[in-house]
Amino acid sequence: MGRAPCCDKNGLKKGPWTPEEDHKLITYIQLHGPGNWRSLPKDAGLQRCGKSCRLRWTNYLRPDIKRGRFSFEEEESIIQLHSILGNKWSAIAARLPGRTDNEIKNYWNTHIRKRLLRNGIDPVTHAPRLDLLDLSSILSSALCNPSSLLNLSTLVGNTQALLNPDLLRLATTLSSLKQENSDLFLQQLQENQFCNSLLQNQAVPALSSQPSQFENLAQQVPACTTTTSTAPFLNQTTQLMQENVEGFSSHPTSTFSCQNSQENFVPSSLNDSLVSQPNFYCSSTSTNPTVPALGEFSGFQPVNNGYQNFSIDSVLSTPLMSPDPLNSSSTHVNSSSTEDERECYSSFLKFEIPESLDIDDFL
DNA sequence: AAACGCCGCAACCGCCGAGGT
DNA sequence: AACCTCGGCGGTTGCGGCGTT
Repeated sequence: MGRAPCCDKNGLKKGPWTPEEDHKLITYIQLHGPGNWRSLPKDAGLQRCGKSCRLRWTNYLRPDIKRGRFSFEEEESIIQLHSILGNKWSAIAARLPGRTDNEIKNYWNTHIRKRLLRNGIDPVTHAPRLDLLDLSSILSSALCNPSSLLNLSTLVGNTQALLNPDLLRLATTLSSLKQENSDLFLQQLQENQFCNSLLQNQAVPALSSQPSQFENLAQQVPACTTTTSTAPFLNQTTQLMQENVEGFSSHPTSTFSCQNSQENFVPSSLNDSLVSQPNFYCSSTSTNPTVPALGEFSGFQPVNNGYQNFSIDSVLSTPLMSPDPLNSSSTHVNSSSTEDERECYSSFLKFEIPESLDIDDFL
């Protein structure tokens, strides 16, 4: 019944492969081809488990494996594919010729994942870290909606460990002011243009796409709050909010700052037809030929469930993401690119995190 | 120069689905 | 139908190299 065991694990070698073992394995496979891993070690004269031989071949010895650092295009593809496929490394590797799932997995865990985290992007969902990003919309909501069910104090308490201390202090101050003198505070807010502007512009969405509007908004605040003690704090809040969105607004495709504050959670950059279809990910914005066309992902569901509000465009290729075509043919990072350049390249994912914020706390 | 810590990557581990017996 | 192995996959580990103190 059944097959014989794959191999007797007793007496089989483990650990790093020697050049002699590699040579034996290569020679055998060149003669007989890969496969039948069960009998291969014995036939090839290797004291290894068949599984170990298969891994050594598929991950290292295969002649079509591309060695060396990942290019911009490859990294771009990995990010795109991961946003669609999740940790399906083999599926990602299948779309990156010459790269193994193990290699991609390692590269993701050691480079891309850390960079995304550093830039405030959740590497699992590919969405911006809401705990870092969304305070601006929280504040605007709390300030402009007196009947809001949002309890700012509770919120501040709950997020105390996560937020930038400066923002946290402002939020706390605003909360106390709101409680202490809520009538006057809200009256002043409602009477001035601050809230009107926020409402008209939907506050944060406008910030990312039209920073000048936010600058105007910031200028309006002192004029409309000079009679209250909240003015300095609103100014500070506005400034901090502005700082937090500058990173977004510096690039036209950085749309995900909008979605978190829009009530309908529909990315402004996605039209209705795309939103209605789950397979909208691989848009024509992809500039990388290794990235499959839209239809190839039919059947895949977004991995960022719960983050449908997140604009996929922001993780897909953009003109900024792709390097200049003139340079893209030799964009291997080890030779011509540095981590700084990659930081620049990945700035499309970046929103400003204050230097004082220890990102390690979020890892 | 030695000790220490960090990082990257090759390799292993354990699980699962498919398929053979 | 039940049992078993194979092949594949994702997660994890451990070692060697490198940089810092």
